[in-house]
Amino acid sequence: MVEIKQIHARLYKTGLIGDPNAVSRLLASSISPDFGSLTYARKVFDEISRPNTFMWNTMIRGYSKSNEPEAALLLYHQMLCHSAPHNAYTFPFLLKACSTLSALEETQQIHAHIIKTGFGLDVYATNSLLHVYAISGCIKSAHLLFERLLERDIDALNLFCEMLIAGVKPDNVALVISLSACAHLGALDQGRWIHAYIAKNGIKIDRILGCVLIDMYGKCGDMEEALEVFTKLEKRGTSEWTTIINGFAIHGQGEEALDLFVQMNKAGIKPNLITFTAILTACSHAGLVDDGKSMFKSMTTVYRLNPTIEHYGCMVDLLGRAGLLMEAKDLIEKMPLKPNAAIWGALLNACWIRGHLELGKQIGKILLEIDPGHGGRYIHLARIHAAAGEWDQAVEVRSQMKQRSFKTSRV
DNA sequence: GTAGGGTTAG
Repeated sequence: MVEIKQIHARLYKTGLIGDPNAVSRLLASSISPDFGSLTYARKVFDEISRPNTFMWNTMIRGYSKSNEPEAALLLYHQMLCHSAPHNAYTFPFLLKACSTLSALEETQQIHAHIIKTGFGLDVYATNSLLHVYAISGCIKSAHLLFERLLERDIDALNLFCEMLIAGVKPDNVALVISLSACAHLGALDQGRWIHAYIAKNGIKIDRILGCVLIDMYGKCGDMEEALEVFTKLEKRGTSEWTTIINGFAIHGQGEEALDLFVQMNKAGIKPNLITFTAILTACSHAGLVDDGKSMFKSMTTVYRLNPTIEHYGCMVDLLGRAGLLMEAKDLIEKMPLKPNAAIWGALLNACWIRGHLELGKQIGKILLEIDPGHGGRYIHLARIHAAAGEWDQAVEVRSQMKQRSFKTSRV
C-alpha cells in the first residue's frame, strides 16, 4: 500500500498523472486485495476526469470481489450515465457482483444490455449469465423462492437454446448448468435432448458432466436411463455412486438404494457424508427404520464419519414418519449439535402427520422463536391448533404471522 | 493494449 501511494505521488510529480496507461496500471494494482486498497483506488478513480473503459472495468472488478459488491452495480449505473462504452470484459465482472448479491432484477437488465450492445455471442458474458440465473433467487417466502428458482432455470435453459441458435458452441460448464436446470425443473425431454447433443458432438463426459447427467435422469424419475449412464461411465467414484443412490432414494426405492450401497462397498468405494444423506433419505421414504438406524450408527462405528445436522435431520424425519416421535425428540435433545429450525421442522411435520397435537404445539412454539420470519411455521402451528379445536389459538397464531410478516424483508 | 466467467452428488 505504501508503494502504491509513492507511485501515485511520483505520477503527480512527473506529470504522468495525465497518462491513461500509467493511471490504469496504478488502479489495477490498487484494487489488489493483497497489497492494495479499494478505498484508495476509488480516490484515484474519482480524480480522473474521463475514465476509459479499462478504468471503469477495473473498478467494477475490484468491487465485484469485495465485501461491497453492490458498489459495482452503482458504478455501472454511473458508467451508463457517462455514456462510457462497454467492452467484452465489463459483463463478467458485473455479473460476478450480481451472483454474490443474488440480484435477479439487475441481472435481467444487464442481460438486455448485453444483447443491445452486441455481446450476446460472447461466451464469457453468456456463461456468466447462465451462472447467475442458475444460482440467484433469494426472496422472503418459500413459495416465491420456489417460483423464482423455476424462473431462473427456465431462463438458463432459454439462454442455452439461444446460444445454440446463435451458433455459439456451449462448453462443458454451459452443458452442466443447463442440465442442472433440467434436473431442477424435472424437464426430462430437454435433458434428453442435451444428452443427445453431447453424444452427437462426441463431447467427452467428464466426472462432473457424468454426475449431472445421472442426477438429471434421477431427478426426472428415469432411473433406467440414469443407470445406463452410470454403468457406461469410465470411472465410478464416490460422487457417481452417491448420485445414483440418491436417485433411487428420492423416488422411494429404498431397497434398490441400499442394494447399490452394498455394491459400492464391494467395489471398494468409500462413502462420505453426502452418501449417507442419500442412504438415510432412502430409508426414510421407504419406511426402513431399522436399516436407517443401523446405517446411522455405522457412520461413526464403521466409516468414522461424524454425522452433521443434516444427518440428524434425516433421522428425525425417519423416526418421526415411523411414529417414533418421542425417540425423535430424544435424539434432538441428546445430539451433540445445536438443533436448528430444519430439525424441529422435521419433527413438527411428523407430529402433524401422526396427529400428535400436544407435542406439535410445543415444537411449533419453539420454531416460532428460532425462525420468526418463516411464514410456513405459523401456518403449521395454526393448523395444529385448529385440529385440536383451539380456534382462538389458531387465529392468534395467524395474526402473529400477519404482524411479523411486514417486518420480514428481502434477504 | 492492459483484465475475465463458469463446475457435480445432500
